[in-house]
Amino acid sequence: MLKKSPAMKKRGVRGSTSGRPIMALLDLLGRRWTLRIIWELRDDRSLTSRAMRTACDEASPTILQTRLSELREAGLVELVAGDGYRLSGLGKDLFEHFLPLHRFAERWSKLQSH
Amino acid sequence: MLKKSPAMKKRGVRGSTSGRPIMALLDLLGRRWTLRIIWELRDDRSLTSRAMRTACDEASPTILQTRLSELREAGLVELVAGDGYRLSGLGKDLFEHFLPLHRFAERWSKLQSH
DNA sequence: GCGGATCGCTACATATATTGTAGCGTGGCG
DNA sequence: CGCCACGCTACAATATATGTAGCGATCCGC
Repeated sequence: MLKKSPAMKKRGVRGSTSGRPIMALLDLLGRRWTLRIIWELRDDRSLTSRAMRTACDEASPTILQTRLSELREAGLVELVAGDGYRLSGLGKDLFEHFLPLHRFAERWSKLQSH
Repeated sequence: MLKKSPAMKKRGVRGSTSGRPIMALLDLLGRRWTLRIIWELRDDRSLTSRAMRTACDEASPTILQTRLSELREAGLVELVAGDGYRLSGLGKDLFEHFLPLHRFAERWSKLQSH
């Protein structure tokens, strides 16, 4: 564990040091619950932190809070007082690319156990 | 830790019990290195397990092996003897949806530290 | 103002997943 | 054979996620 640059305490998504934004993005999205959170906010939905917990199969608030903070810092999610968490404009753009995943998942599941 | 169904030792992607394929897919893709692995196999690339390790910033072989096995079982990646790991037809279909992420990541990174 | 309910969020101990290092068995090639 | 690279695994150390409980703040009806 002596790799990864001298200073990488909290901020700075993994791979962001490489200067390749795609790596930073893939790392951010490849953390547990991140994709799920974005998915649950589809269709301009807004969820309170506790509604999110319910939506995410009662995931622990610790990690949801962590992920929501990361996504807020990344500018993909925003917290609107009195309303809850929502996708930002940027977040919606990102989600656009995930939408076809739904159809893909259906097709994929049919080939799973074959 | 007494949730998550009685029998869920190894097989069975999380969320697959819900009968919603998208959840199973999001869970599979939301594991560390999974998105990165798929990304490194873009453009019909084929990588040996050790080349993959190099491509993935010297990630530990343990987890790469685990992820590659999961992806093989999911039918998204295949191992061709004497050639290496490659995306399957299904895997390529999936990757198609990720391709626009590259452009998105560029745009996103510019808004990061503002 | 005082309950009661809910909000976003955090502490803390436990369980699980990931990491890094070393090395196995196999196969190709000189 | 000696040498090298392959796919893959064991194992101890570390990092990360989980589950439970509860904080302070806010809103609302009484």
